[in-house]
Amino acid sequence: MSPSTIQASGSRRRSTQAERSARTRTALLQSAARGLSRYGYGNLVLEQVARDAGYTRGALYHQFTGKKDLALAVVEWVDETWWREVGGLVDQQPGPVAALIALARGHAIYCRRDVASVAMALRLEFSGQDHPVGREVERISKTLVKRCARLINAGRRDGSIPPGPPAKAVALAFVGALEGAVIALAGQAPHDELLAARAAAGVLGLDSPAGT
Amino acid sequence: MSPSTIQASGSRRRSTQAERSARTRTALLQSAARGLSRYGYGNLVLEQVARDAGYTRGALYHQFTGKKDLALAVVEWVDETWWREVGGLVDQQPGPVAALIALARGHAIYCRRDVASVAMALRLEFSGQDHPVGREVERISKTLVKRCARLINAGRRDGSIPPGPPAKAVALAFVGALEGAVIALAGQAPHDELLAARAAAGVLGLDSPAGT
DNA sequence: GCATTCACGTACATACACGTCTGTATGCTA
DNA sequence: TAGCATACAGACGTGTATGTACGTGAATGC
Repeated sequence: MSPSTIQASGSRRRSTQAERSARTRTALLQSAARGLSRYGYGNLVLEQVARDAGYTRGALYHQFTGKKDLALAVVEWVDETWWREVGGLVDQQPGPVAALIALARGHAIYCRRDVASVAMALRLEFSGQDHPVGREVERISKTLVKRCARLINAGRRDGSIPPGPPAKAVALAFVGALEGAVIALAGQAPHDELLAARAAAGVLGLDSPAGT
Repeated sequence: MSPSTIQASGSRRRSTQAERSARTRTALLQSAARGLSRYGYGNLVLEQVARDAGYTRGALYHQFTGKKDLALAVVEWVDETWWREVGGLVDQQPGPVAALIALARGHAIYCRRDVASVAMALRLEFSGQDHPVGREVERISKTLVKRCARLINAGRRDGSIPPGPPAKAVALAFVGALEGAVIALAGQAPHDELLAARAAAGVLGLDSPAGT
């Protein structure tokens, strides 16, 4: 954060202070992500988050301004890693159908870690509320749904996806079914990947995918 | 509850006391069901539940022994109505595939009311916990999954469902995808029904259903 | 080398919600 | 109609979790 990350090139003196801070911050973030995924926002107890990370609430309140800020940071962090790990995979697919199926498979694999259901848990918890965390989650979710809707429209234009309900509704169901299936399977490799792909293909109105 | 439901056959004197009690009880149940679906168990505020039903916490604590008891009653009530409205529909289908698709469509329709996501919300909230409400929800969920697994096995035996991952995993994904899709669509009739059926068929490995 | 800043721990204040208790009005019974 | 039971409202006490203020030791800058 502060502009004190400057490090003289020749010196080997490690910036222990900054490193230390960064380590605790990521430890707290991971712990909070697990906690949010497991218990949701309201049930999340900050003392337990800190303990699980090996610190106390003092450290937490030093790194984050409060619970809200912590949750927002977690959401942002999860979103970032998701786009890096899954979104990238989607981009390098030849067509919209391949992209959507890759998204499903990638999401299943991404969710094998314990941070799986943080998005759906928070979205459910804040649905129809005005909490800033809920708004952020909603915003991220909308972005994903919109992207899926665009892919669906593209697939329909080139004939690879059959017609059906409005692309927006299909995209909503696509994301919902995908998340639901993956959460229900709770990282039961290797079936999670195939079943996620099946659910995704099904929502799109495609025939059962040949693979595996 | 009490054995005072006795009513002299000839007498027309309506048991207004019992009726009144029953009305408030169901009003509180409905309000609590909405609340649980919206906010989950931990975030559910009993005063708001009572207010939404037109009463105060006094009435609530008169009808139920506490929050836990209220939640259990809601879960039982939702489960009961679900089996009556959806489960019955499933039973009268000719084959396992028809039964599973009917289940999907029926669930979508059932969830058009605001009690949609009470099951998934509570399951998420209590996943990996030891709360009695969580145990009950888990038990109910397992029952449904087992039933789906049996239908899947039956369908595989008669060839109407292609092979794939273990029936148990498929059933888990089936229920999960179904719930996820329906919640995401949030009762957007009429597409919810079709898309639920599509997701269901997809998980089973069936080709896209012809209907609509 | 010393003052300062930073990372973190500890102790306190506050808020919120659950559960309990007591009060009151309305229906039931004799 | 008198007396009791029931349905419900309101007030109180308590536990718990958040946020804040303060204290400590180590690292950094002069």
